[in-house]
Amino acid sequence: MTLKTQTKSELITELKAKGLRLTPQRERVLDIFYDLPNGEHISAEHVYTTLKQEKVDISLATSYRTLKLLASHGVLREVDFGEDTKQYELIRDEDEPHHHLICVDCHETKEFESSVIYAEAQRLCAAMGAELVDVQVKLYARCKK
Amino acid sequence: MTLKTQTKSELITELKAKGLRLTPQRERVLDIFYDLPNGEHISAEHVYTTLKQEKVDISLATSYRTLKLLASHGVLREVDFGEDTKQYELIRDEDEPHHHLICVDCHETKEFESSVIYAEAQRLCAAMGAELVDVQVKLYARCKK
DNA sequence: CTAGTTGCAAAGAGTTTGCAAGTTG
DNA sequence: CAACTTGCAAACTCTTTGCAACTAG
Repeated sequence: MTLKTQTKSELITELKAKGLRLTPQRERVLDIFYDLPNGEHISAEHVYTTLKQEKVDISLATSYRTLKLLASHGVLREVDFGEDTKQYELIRDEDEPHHHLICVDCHETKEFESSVIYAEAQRLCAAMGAELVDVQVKLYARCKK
Repeated sequence: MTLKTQTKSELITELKAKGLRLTPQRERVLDIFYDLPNGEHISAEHVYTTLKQEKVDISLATSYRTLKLLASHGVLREVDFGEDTKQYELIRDEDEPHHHLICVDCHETKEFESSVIYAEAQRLCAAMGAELVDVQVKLYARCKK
């Protein structure tokens, strides 16, 4: 189910091979994620309003459907920050997931990686007799503002 | 805002000192969390139906309000697993939060601790110029079934 | 007493879905 | 052209809220 990340055109080829169609809406949605800084996450609503601004024909329903579809094919990852909306980000590297620092005051988020955490996750997982699929770490903290 | 965990009666004293009233509903909600195995998490709906079964008079609205209230006072922690409902768990030890292993197949969850991760979280947080408040780690994995 | 709390039902927010019309391969 | 996809609006689910009645301290 999960795909390794690749260029946009490789991805499209692979999705087509699965029987999915490349509609203008889907292509624009992919563009948005490829243009996003590494690790940044957005909501269906955000995708919708961004594309609307760019005069792309898309409905909110399609935005929701597309994100869900891409997530189920391993292109996007659904991440949760206890906000009221689901967030999605492009999966760029299956092997070392990045994590999030979330300010409890201003709600700003920042991405980071840590091979220490990843190694520990592997170890713990093995110790509990399970096979690691993904690690998500959230550091709730207070930034200096 | 945050309280150190303690016995139920100490907690009640402290909440009263903040001007909160101890209603039968709130006391029963606290009971539920104190009876829960360490680290287990439940939803407002679950609290409501559990108490209803025990013939306690409570409404779903009060269940939601109480959980939110207790969370805002540092008694409960809101945790998210990308399910459709918010989950809450009793905060038992502020210094070393426990984490969750979630099976991507059967959705069963398992709690664990790791001082390695905690230490790394502290270090990373300091490096990014923020003050650590809470760490939440989720290992998505496949259990052996 | 009186400020805090409850229950109810209605309102909200986010997300999903049925269906007819439109497109992709 | 057949299967897939879209847009729209209605439906749904989870959660919050206004308000009048009630109650803990």
